[in-house]
Amino acid sequence: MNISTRGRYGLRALVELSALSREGPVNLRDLSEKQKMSIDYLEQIFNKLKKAGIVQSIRGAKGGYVLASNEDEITVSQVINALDGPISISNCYNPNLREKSCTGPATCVTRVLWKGLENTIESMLSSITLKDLRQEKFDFKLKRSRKNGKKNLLRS
Amino acid sequence: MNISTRGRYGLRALVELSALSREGPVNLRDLSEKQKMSIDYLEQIFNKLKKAGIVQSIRGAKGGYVLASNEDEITVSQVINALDGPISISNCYNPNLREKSCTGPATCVTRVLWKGLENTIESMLSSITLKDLRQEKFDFKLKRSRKNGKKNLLRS
DNA sequence: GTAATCCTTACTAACTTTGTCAAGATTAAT
DNA sequence: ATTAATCTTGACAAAGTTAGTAAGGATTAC
Repeated sequence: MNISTRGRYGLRALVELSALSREGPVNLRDLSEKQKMSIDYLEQIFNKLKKAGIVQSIRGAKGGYVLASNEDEITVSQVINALDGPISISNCYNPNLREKSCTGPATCVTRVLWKGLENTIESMLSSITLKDLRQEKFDFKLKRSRKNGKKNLLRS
Repeated sequence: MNISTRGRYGLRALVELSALSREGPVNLRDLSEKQKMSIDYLEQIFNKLKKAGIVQSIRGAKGGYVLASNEDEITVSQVINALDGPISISNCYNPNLREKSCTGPATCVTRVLWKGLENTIESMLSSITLKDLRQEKFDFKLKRSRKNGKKNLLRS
């Protein structure tokens, strides 16, 4: 999988931006000072966020960035997608990589597992918005059902 | 995060082993042929699985590996842990890495998110066993509750 | 004793991540 | 118009990780 610093930094910066940008555009220098990130790196990140339509930029002096939509309409999933690409646990069927391809979708049982896990993560991250984060109001619970009805204790 | 080929190969090999090892120990050459993996790589993998107490080895001619416990007592989580280390999405507080540490647990909101995600993944993976995989009988459902009561549509 | 197996360690090429750097383009304020 | 503040773009490099190969050794069944 791939939630890298780029994704995480970007998300943090956006939460900060979400809190600050009522007053108008926020420039990267301020963000970088508040969040202790390098401006250069933030520039890369906001470039991607802009291309993904998550923020808007205002150029020139007194410029900066604002959210392109409401803070409760921007999900963590969108942000991570923009910065790190789609969440993917197993790309064992991509013939371009060094990784030997597995025995194929029809016979490789574990593919179903990884795909299910990807979907679950995606669901979780799509359900949490910048506003949730800013207000620290979010929460997830997992309910599992197993066909054989057996239960395992969940570890730590 | 880090579910790598090592983890995935290992899991696949274990499911295969689980199916075959009723008859006695299974050697790596057979496993490697069945699953199209290199023996050398499998050796690395099974070494770790052995150290983690997931398989037992029988040395010498006619030797091989068997599961160290019942197939329904070995979880995916254990396997991934043994091969790839603990699941960790954000290690932004590890001072050894180049990654700049975030503003700290007390103030960095997104940490809570990543920690929650880690826990959820861990729970899911702890609840699925080799037997589930072998029989392809597993399934997960996610139930979310949000304190503000608002709902987002889940995107594909 | 020999062949089949596991055991251990070392290594390396490919790839990814995490930034840094430098030279622009645009705009507000004066 | 000039200047300073900002975003824009693309190149690059050091650090780190992953995926796999290789080689030789130890143990055991026969």
